[in-house]
Amino acid sequence: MTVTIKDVAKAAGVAVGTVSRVLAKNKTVSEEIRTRVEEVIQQLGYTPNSLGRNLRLNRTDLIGLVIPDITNPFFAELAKHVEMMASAEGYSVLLANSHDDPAAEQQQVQTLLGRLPSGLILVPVSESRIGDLVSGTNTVTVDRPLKGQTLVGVDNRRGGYLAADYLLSLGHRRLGYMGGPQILDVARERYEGFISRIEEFQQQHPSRSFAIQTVDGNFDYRAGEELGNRLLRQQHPPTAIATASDQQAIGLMRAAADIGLSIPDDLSIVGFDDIPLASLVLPRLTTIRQPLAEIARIALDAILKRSSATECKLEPVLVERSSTRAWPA
Amino acid sequence: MTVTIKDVAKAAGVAVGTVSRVLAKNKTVSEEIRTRVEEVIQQLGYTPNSLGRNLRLNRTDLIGLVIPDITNPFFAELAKHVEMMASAEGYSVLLANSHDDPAAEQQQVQTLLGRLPSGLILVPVSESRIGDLVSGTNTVTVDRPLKGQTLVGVDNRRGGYLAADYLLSLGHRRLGYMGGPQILDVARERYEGFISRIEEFQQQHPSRSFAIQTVDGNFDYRAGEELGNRLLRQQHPPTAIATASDQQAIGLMRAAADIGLSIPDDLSIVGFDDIPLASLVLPRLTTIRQPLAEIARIALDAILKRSSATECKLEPVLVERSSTRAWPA
DNA sequence: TTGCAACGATGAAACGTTTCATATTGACAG
DNA sequence: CTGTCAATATGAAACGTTTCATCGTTGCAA
Repeated sequence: MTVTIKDVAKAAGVAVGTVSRVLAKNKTVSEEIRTRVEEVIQQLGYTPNSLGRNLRLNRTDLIGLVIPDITNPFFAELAKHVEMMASAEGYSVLLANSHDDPAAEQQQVQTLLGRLPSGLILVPVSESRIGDLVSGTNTVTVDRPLKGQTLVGVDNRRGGYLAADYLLSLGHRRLGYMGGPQILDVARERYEGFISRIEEFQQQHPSRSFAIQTVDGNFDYRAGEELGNRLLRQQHPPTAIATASDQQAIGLMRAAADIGLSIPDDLSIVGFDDIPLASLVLPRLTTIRQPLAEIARIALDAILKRSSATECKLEPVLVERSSTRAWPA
Repeated sequence: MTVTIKDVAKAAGVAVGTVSRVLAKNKTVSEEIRTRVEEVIQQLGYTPNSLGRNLRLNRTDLIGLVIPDITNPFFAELAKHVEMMASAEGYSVLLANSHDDPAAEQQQVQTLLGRLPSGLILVPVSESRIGDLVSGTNTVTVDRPLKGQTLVGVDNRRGGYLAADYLLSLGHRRLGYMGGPQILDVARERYEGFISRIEEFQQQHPSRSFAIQTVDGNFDYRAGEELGNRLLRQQHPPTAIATASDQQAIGLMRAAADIGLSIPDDLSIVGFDDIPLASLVLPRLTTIRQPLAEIARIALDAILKRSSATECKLEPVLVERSSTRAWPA
């Protein structure tokens, strides 16, 4: 039998409510009784039962986190930041994977909501149909939008723009773009940003000869390798490629190595996200960094109602490493 | 105001207990009332409050998972499997990172236990001093031991043994071993297994010339690269190296590439774990696979009291890929 | 008719808290 | 001595369930 607040009260010869007030560090309790109760607590090894507490207060101090796949370094990083910050504030994190499957997502969100978390941080599946499920709940969406929910993420257009701008400034004129799944707004926006800078450039320099090729597919390593082969195994391959994820970029590196292209001498690559592996791969990957810690921070603040932002687009930043190089004119 | 079971009861004109029995799909309720109640539930959009339920039943259907770092692919994979299996059984996962810091670990375990999870799955920090904290709770330890708690993991000695055996069988006679932090039993055991096969071999072939060099450090990419440089930049470097983690192995690959060694022609490498990246890196990494899905399964079974194993060492398996090659005599 | 199973439904207790309206006390001013 | 006030402690209610002992009906056998 575990010891309850009632036992403490009896043992200390006080009322239950008094013990509660002692625990709450409330001022209105005499020094004498406070120490007596604290002794008894120590003695009996009493530890408050959170279930009773939760019921009474109608709160759980839980934060639900639903992501496509914890195995994806990007989401793992997100989870890490969310967990760190949440636990620093006394919250715990309920983790669930949706495996990019709408049905699984719905299921996961449903059971997580059933646990009455203080809030839900969600990276929705592309064709997510859980809009009404989460409507009315304290939900924040990260990375991908969901109608009616507040979104925090990077400015993807800007990210794509930065990548194009950088490659152009290096003198590259035969460009490739490796996009993510085009159902995802994230993927489309990055692409649009990339293209917009290109068009801008072409208008400024109408005479320049210019080429651009595009492919798209999943965000993962394997897709990067496949799409890379498509881009590289042809007559006049690009001299520089921007990708929609670091994982793609790393896959692309392999494809290039297979063909015998050396990076950055024969091919410049710029990734997206800046996952930990990006700075460890050889050559170190130039990439568009998503400020994940900041994203997590803002998402959490929104959940905890410290901010009332309804949408928050953060500035991505170009991280120059050694997978890119100027292209001689 | 959210709708409670009382509201449903009133609206359906029945007792609260009856509604409860309808929800429990108990047999002892007449068809007529069952449908009536179900209609009302539908109508009011009633959804049972788990807090009340938790208190009454004294159970949470939560599983605590405390790991060093979700960002580590190995633990991410573990977390994924645990989460999948747990949620398939109606449990949710509470995630916490210890960052390999004993103090943080203690803190995390404490708050997680405070939430009264049905069980705790723990990868303890090396100098963990939380033995008494978890003693008496339903805890299972994965990968690393904790006195008095049931452990499930791979047979690390066997893993090391397999690696050595394989490299010897390929004809390598100048071997290197890259170990993990020697405070960790895991790391020591792998090393011992490796060495034991070597000694065995030397006794069988006392005449053969033979060399073996050892270094150790952290499990991560960076350590792999550094240690790799130590092993490779010398007079007579090994022709084959076994590592204590795939991350180390991948770091080692980079070090080798830097030096201009080609894998597997100049150097064979065998990793440990078989993280997803192992089969994606070029060349694909030969490695000692940990059956993580099985580990997760068994840990969960132990937590859910379906098994009463007090220790469970699983058989690692050698996965042959293309980072290893026979060495000409 | 009586008795008695069998079945369904009821009401209340219990789970462990927190909080709020009271009650008790002592001190102190009038 | 009375009245007031502040300071503390008390007891009970409430949070939303589940369960268990109880009760009321029926139907049926004796």
